[in-house]
Amino acid sequence: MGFNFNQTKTQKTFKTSITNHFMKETTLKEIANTLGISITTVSKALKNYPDVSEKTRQAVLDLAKDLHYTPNSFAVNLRTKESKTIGLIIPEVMHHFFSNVINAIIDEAEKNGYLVIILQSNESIELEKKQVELLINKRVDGIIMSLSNESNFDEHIKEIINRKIPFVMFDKISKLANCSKVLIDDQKAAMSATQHLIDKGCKKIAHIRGPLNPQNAIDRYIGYKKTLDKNQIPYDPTLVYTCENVTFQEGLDFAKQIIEEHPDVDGVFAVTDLVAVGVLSYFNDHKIKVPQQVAVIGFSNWFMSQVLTPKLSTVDQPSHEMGVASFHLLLEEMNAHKENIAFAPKTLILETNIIERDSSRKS
Amino acid sequence: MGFNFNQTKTQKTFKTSITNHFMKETTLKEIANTLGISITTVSKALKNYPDVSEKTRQAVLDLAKDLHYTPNSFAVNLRTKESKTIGLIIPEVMHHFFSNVINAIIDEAEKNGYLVIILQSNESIELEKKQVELLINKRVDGIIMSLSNESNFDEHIKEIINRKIPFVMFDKISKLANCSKVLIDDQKAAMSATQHLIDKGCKKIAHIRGPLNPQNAIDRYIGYKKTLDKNQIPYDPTLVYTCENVTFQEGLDFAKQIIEEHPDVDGVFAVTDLVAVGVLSYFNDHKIKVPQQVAVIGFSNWFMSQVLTPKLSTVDQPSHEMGVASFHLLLEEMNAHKENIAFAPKTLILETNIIERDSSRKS
DNA sequence: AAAGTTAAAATAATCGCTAAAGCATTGAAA
DNA sequence: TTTCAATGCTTTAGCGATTATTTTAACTTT
Repeated sequence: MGFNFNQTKTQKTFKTSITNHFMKETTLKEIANTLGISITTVSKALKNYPDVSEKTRQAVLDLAKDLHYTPNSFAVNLRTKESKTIGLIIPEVMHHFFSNVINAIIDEAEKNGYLVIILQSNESIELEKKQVELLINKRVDGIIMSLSNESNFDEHIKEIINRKIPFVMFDKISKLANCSKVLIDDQKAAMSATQHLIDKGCKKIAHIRGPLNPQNAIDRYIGYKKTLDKNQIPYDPTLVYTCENVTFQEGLDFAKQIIEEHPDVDGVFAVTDLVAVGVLSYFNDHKIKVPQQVAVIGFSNWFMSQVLTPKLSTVDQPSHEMGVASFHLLLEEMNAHKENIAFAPKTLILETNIIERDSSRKS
Repeated sequence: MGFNFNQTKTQKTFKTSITNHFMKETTLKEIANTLGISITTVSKALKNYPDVSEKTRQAVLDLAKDLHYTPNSFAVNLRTKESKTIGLIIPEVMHHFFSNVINAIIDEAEKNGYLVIILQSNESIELEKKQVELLINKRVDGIIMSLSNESNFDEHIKEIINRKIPFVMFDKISKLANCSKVLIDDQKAAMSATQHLIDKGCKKIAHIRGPLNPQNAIDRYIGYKKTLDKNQIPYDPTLVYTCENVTFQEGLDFAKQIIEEHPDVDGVFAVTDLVAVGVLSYFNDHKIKVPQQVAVIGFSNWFMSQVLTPKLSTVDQPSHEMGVASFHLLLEEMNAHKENIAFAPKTLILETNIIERDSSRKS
């Protein structure tokens, strides 16, 4: 009867091994059958459980190696309920700041055994909602995100938090969201940048700000305004120009507009380097001397800004550190989540500092 | 007895519902139990199978919506043996060319229901091998890849092909690999670039080439050399400078070296824009007139190259199209693979063309 | 020699979903 | 009335791994 039983099992095995296009993947079952032991023992042997004899363990290890056994991650995911994959949503991959962050997150994640799925919102809240949904359905272990210009503490963000999915926001965050955050003090940084121009002797400073919605554009604008106040420079709203898409072209266009509307402007603080580079480009082409006539300072310390003539002064925004910090906060939360330990969201504010280069070196 | 049986099942269900930190995810079982129908029916209702009555279907749909049901992708993956996820390995995210490609691939993949896991090799073959292994273990449905400078048709590439994992290489490919490829005709493009300089009157052209191993650096170099031949310009090996890391700094350094070693050089063809920008930067700082004294042409049409003064002439490399094409080739192969249909690898060669800007506008 | 330990392996229950095959019920064709 | 076939569900059998629980065999102890 024992024999009969065995035979039945063997038949089953054959029946199951459907021939298809997939390269026959080695499974625990195959190893078990070959060695005439149970699947459990094979599993345990591979994971160094103590209750497997040295002899059996070796046999399993050897055969597993021979057959290039790799655990089926789909099955492991299902059992363990985690996929060692995180999701990252950013406005756009091609932006220098974000590529830096991506770079950091991918590397840091990998070092810690995680893979990263990247999605872009293209600054659209609709797309962003879709991306969040995709990641939730995918059941990633955690999500790192920088908001699009259109988003705030909207439904999709609440959904992530409600579902208790480990979640970190960086750079473009929503103040209302109760989750971990990694950011810089944009107001303070903008104050330093504006003060820098004033210290260099600028008396009439224009500000090319970012869109009206995102928090960091607001904060930079406030920083600019506060610093004028502090230095008893009257605030003139016509000196503030608002970008819609924060592009090189907008920098170019606003530079033209600034010079036409305020020929006596002697300083420009742009919300980000790309825009500042547009400004520089216009000034270059129109023989407006930088920094002699107009000093310019950007924001975020893009690699390219030190390559231009004149080299652009800027605020150093630690993109790489932001990526690393974001991942580590997420990791902490994912670990707590797994152990079913309550996790109190943390906010990390990273330091920035002014990098003085030619575009503001007046003295 | 039937009753007894049912009771047993119910108990089982309770026993299984372990209370843990995970938000109680709705399952088919839960819906089935609530409605008093079988799991299969629920599954079928949700997938619009014809053999479910309209009444039942509605009930299921409604409840599923109420409970925010989302299929457990881990289970679906295990059953269907696919994860609707592809892997992308590139040398580095931060490179402008690659961010463009990534951008295209992510968007295109998403439109077709796929998510993208991105990994970087950092130009190291060791890392690249590790990344490939990670993706294979992850059991992605397909892999898109651009080789690191150190890699060729090495073991890890063979492994992908042997395992019959749908696979597309782009840009930095290995000629020996029998897989789909998306690339440009680097030799031809380099010939056009060199010819362009010659047409502009250059007689002594230096070439800053890429590393010795990657195919596209080799091809661009050959294109350069062939074009000299064709124009009866003697080839002088001391006019060829070899980058190790293809950086801005190398452009800067080689520009210096070129001027020192060959003061009469009147043209420079750089393997990529970033290097060309380094060259321009050095020339700018040392009052070497571009293009009057030396004309410069780059490669790949980086966005920044039109922002500099002088604006850089370059070869337009269709990065976005490469991304789109790569994904679609992969998709074709993945579909064939799924249907167990043989798939013959395809090679796509995309068009390039010269973009003349100030840095070579001699006449 | 009976009872108690321990070591090593096997069984079974899941994870959540899919899909082939089976089984009632009902209306229509013969 | 009997037989067929459609309709609407359920059963059953996995996918490949993990892990709690049992079983078996071997070895001590007294």
